[in-house]
Amino acid sequence: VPRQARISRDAVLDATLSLAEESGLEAVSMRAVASRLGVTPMALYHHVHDKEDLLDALIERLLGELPLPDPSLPWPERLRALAASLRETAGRHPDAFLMLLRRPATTPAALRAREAVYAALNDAGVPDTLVPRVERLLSTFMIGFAASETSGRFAAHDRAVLDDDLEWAQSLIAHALTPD
Amino acid sequence: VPRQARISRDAVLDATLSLAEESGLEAVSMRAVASRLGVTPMALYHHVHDKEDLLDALIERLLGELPLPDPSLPWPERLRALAASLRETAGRHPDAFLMLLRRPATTPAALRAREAVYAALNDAGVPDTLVPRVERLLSTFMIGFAASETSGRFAAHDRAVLDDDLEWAQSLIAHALTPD
DNA sequence: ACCTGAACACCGTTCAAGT
DNA sequence: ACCTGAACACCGTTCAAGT
Repeated sequence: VPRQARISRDAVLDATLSLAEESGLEAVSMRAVASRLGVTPMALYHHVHDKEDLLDALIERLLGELPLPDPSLPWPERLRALAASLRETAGRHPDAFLMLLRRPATTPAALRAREAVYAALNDAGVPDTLVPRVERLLSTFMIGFAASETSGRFAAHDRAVLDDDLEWAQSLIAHALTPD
Repeated sequence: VPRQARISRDAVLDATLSLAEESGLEAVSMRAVASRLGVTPMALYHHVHDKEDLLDALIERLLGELPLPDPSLPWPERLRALAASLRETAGRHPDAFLMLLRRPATTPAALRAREAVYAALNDAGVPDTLVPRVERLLSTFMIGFAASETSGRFAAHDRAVLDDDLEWAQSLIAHALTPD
């Protein structure tokens, strides 16, 4: 029987996530993650292809843990809840969140989040052929906003101003999506 | 008289920009920039505080070179031209463009671009008190879209689809901004 | 199959020294 | 004032070796 592995891909990702949350993404090095696991840096390469693979997996996990809204809520509230989730996640992991823009929105975790938006747009009565387009535009704005807020672009603005910005935008969006 | 400096801050930025354009931002190291200038890495520290300062200056320069639309154009066309400029700049410098989200939108170059949007929104008849808010939302969307396209998030989508996405969004925006 | 030790080719940055 | 050489404390990654 093969001896028990001391670490696993999941353990590597757990260590990476907690290190990133405590000390920021810049503190995430192969060597730092390994030392947190009490293992040699080279041991990681049995569970992760390289550092880029590690960071990709980190983002996928982050997106997979994004809290999705209760499907029984009215669709405008579901969109609001999604935006709030994104802001919260971005706040905990600013640098990793920014990297969301670098990964194709075709991964399982991205699909999962997208389906929630699709469902809301469906309930709003958006024509089927338009749903993917509206989802792309909506998620682009939501991600861009959360990233601007937590990465520093909106550093000069109070939280209250940004709350109002988003509230204003969301009302406009809800209005635009509501069939007359 | 002090001997002529061999390099200058501008020369450092020029070298950084061309290196980033040719080989990507990941190829930009203090040592690589220095070697492109035929100088020792330590020489750069007389013109740049550290690497972060160098990258900040790079982004500032990129944004400062963003082509602004002819003020005599109708405002909807000016907004369209701005979006096109952003997409083009993002395409030439995907990684640096992403870092735009990390810098406060209060630098001279950011102000310059913002004023162009303010002018368009003014001409659209947006109330003065609402102009900064609408600008923040609009630029967030435009930057987010350009970044998604050039950094990989929209890698699965054809350019034509993205063109249509943006055109659709711009029509919606122009309509929303036009007083009834 | 999984982990290690040693090594390689890089980094950013400091410091004291030269001119 | 500006540039250099040497050094320090890091990186990611490969390879051959151990169990």
